[in-house]
Amino acid sequence: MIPFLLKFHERYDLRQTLECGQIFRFQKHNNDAQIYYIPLKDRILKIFQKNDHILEITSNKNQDLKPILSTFFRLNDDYQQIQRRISIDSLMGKILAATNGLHLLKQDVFECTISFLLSQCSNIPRITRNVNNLAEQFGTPINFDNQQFYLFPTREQLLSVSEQQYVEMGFGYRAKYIYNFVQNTPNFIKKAINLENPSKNHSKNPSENHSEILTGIELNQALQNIQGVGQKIADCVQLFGFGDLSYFPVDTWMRKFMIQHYFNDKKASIKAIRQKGQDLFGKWAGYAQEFIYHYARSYENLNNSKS
DNA sequence: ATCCAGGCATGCA
DNA sequence: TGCATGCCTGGA
Repeated sequence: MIPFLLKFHERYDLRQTLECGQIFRFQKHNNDAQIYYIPLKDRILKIFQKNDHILEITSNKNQDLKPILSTFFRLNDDYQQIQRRISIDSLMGKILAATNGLHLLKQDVFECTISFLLSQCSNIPRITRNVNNLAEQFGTPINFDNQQFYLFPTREQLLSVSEQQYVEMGFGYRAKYIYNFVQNTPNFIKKAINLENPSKNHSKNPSENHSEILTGIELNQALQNIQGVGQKIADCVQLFGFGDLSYFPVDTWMRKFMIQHYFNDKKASIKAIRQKGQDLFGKWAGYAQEFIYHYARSYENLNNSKS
């Protein structure tokens, strides 16, 4: 199979990109640190970091691979310009140097929403376990590269799953959020899913075509109308799922970092911190957030005894 | 053993 | 509007 080459003008660091916390479902190759597998929508990607600028990608399915990869890897982002804009002071310069090569990914909206619904009051290992359990129990198995993988379940595959089953999977009080989201998926989400999977859904349901494609504040409000989605999760889905780079999700890590470095008021509210992020970094606040988040977790001891 | 975690919904001032 | 509290589970 001929690998598909993705060439980046600036540096691309696959490991940082996948391990920075923006995405939960990826898998390291057993004995090659340069290779990762990612289940993406209807296929499995095998990604090899050939050098600082080239990714080699093979998949079990090559149909529409080019546009799918272009979207997922955000090939149209001007990384250099983004870095320049975010480099507002020496601290950010230091962070940009440390995270150079970390890129955002544009994830599947359905999977992204469920993943972040599961994220509240949890931690990355547990969230990863939860989403992998969902895939293994309800997703389509794919044999690829002599290994068994599982696609993230489609909405249709989850429709028959009960709230109790989610509870038994250890989702806790998040079970009802997932159940409700699957059963009552808002039209703007369905629309996003259909647009992202053009090969499916040839049969259009006319009743679902009234809704406009939401953007900006309207999209953020619509996301927060989903049970279990507040400001933070809405921002994550808007950034990672819908690809709106101007959003700046503030979780406890971001809060600690921002207060330490950019606030005199040590009790600054989430709302104020979120606003500050957008004021400082403008339309690329989302990239800034991810650089900071990864840096803060990896290199800075924010009064939290983790290494 | 408590305590709190990549928040949210609810109730109360 | 802003703040306190409970929520499932599980790891420290």
